[in-house]
Amino acid sequence: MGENGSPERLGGSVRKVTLADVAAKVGVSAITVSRALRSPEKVSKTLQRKIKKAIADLGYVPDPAARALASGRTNVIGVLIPSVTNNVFSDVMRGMYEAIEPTTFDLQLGNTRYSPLMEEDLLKVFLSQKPAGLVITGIDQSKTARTMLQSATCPIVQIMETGPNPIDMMIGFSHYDAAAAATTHLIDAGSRFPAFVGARMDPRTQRRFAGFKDTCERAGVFSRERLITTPEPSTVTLGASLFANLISQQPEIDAVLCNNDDLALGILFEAQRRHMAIPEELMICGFNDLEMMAVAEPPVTSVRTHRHEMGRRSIEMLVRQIENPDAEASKIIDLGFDVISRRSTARRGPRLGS
Amino acid sequence: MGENGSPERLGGSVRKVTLADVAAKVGVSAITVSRALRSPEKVSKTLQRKIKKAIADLGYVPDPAARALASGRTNVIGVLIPSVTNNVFSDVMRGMYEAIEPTTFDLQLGNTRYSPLMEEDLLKVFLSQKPAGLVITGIDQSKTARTMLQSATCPIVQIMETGPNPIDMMIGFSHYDAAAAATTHLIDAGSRFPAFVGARMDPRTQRRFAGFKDTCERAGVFSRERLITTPEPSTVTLGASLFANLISQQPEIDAVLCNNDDLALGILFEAQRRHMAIPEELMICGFNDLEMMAVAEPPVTSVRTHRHEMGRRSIEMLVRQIENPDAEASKIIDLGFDVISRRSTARRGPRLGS
DNA sequence: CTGTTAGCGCGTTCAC
DNA sequence: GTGAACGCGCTAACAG
Repeated sequence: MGENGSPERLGGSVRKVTLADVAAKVGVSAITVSRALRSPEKVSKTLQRKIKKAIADLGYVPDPAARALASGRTNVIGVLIPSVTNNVFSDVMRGMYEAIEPTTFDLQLGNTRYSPLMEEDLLKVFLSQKPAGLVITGIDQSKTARTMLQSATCPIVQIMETGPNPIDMMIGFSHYDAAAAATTHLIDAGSRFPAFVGARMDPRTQRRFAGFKDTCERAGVFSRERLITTPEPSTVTLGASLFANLISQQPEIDAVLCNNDDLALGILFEAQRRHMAIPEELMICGFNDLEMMAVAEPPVTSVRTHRHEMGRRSIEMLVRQIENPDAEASKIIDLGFDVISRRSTARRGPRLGS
Repeated sequence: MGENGSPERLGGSVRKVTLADVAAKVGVSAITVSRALRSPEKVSKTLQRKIKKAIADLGYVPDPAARALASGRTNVIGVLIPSVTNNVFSDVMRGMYEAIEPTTFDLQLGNTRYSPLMEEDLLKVFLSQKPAGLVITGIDQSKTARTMLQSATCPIVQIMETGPNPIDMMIGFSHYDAAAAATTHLIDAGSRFPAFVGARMDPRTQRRFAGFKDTCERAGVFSRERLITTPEPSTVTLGASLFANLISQQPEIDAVLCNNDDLALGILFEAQRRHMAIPEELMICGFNDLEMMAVAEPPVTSVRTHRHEMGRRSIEMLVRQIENPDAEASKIIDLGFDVISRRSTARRGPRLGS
């Protein structure tokens, strides 16, 4: 091989291989190598080959910081999510990762912890990195955050929810309508004393509760006594204990709309512990339709939301805008929801299998 | 206010506020502002105040790319995780975010999808960003990846598992021992026909199976017929269907060690559907002890691993090394595990509460 | 299709 | 305690 086959080492630490090194080895200028990397169509086939080989031989990796500084752009798409450790967002993130993989963009996650202030701070950090695009959760950004977003130069998509004043693009569904539909389902199935179990009341939860409340009122079955919430985040355990509290105060309850499936599962377990017949004595409806709800025994009715698709398409929308800024695109996409009604499939007879 | 109070706009887009702008406003040189930001103790109190005010007035935000280029460092800690959407890693990540918050570092997540090749690629990307530190999952890096890591100049911590040849630091536990302990628990409780239910057999799962197998063999109760796996990732639904398959082939099974709690929960539901008495007819043992296992009805025995602590301490270890590179620190931390044995707390009598 | 020149915004290294 | 000069690695804008 040539005069300089592998990354040279000076005093034990590797000296960075730069564009100039590659250029020198091939006998061209740095900019040509740069072009071969970013717009190969502008470089002759022969050079492309030689450059590619030199890059491999030298083990050259572009420096993203230098690239960002020189060009004023990055290939990072920033994603602001209330809780990266929440099942609901797991599905969204899975969709995002799927969509980002075939592209040259990278995803960078930020954890806002449901705090508008943290969201603002993270936004500042993200914007300082000149992202290629931004995903942000919900429609309840602080005034400051909205201002920052509006003056950002990259495409932005708000996810999880639809609403009247998109910053740029938007993909989600109406939490109010979804809760209203679930409530209607419970009432149609015969509930006269429906309850709502929430946990931490973030803005989306509040809109769900509004959908529940209005629907109940219209049917003449609303009572504020049948609402229970706490400031804590949802867990299965919390669902069980909230329900235990609630049912001891309001024993007439015949149906529960839960703010999410974790709470619903906890209620299911607590009901089993109390030998309550489901759904005869108690109808349970979750929210999100996590994978496990279909196989729970007894199975749990839930509101299916299209989280995976939402994640995937949010990234696709961004990438399309980034690569083709002037193309007209639908700005607001409502993915809707489905109330998935389930009944037990358990055998009525004795045990099987031995 | 002065000659230049707010970010100037040129043609509708904000011109970036730089160090020089702040410096000009205060009447000092750029480097002084830089120092005021990074080592305030080297700048007089008066100047500090004036500079801070100017920064706020101008809305100056440092450019991380320029900073990285000039200094050769960043404040990013890179985290490579097989699946950011897996419950197990959610707890780890929660711990990491907790630990990173009081520091000046940022976390950047990479999703390796359990693929050593993707891990290699992401590692290359991460290293090109000159991270302040790296977290990487497990001890099964490819040879190339190990080489890259070994010649990295930042501290590195391997998580989830302990083993003989740490790249740098390590925090985790022995999956072999944990599975062996759980198996012993099942055998001591009377199992003569224990089964192992896995899903995708990643390296950690394989070591768990080895612990199960060796323990069973020592007790004379091993049979390869009582092992079931698939290439798919674990879900609750998958647990139910794998168990349905397994029990129809091997009806004598009296205990199941599951590779994780999702599978265990699916098995629990499937067993309920078949009206099998738990634990009399079937003992179920999960792995990880997710929050929901304690409240499941009947409750499920599981192996508790200290994932949250692992995440938190991995970051703490890194930060300590970064800020104090020569301090001696324990390189390998074994967090251990606990077999949490559970029995039903359901009331034996009739339904309560109405 | 390829090269030249200039500079992105900041930190390092020295000087004062 | 503060400043001047230089360069990090790359790309934009123009030239040929």
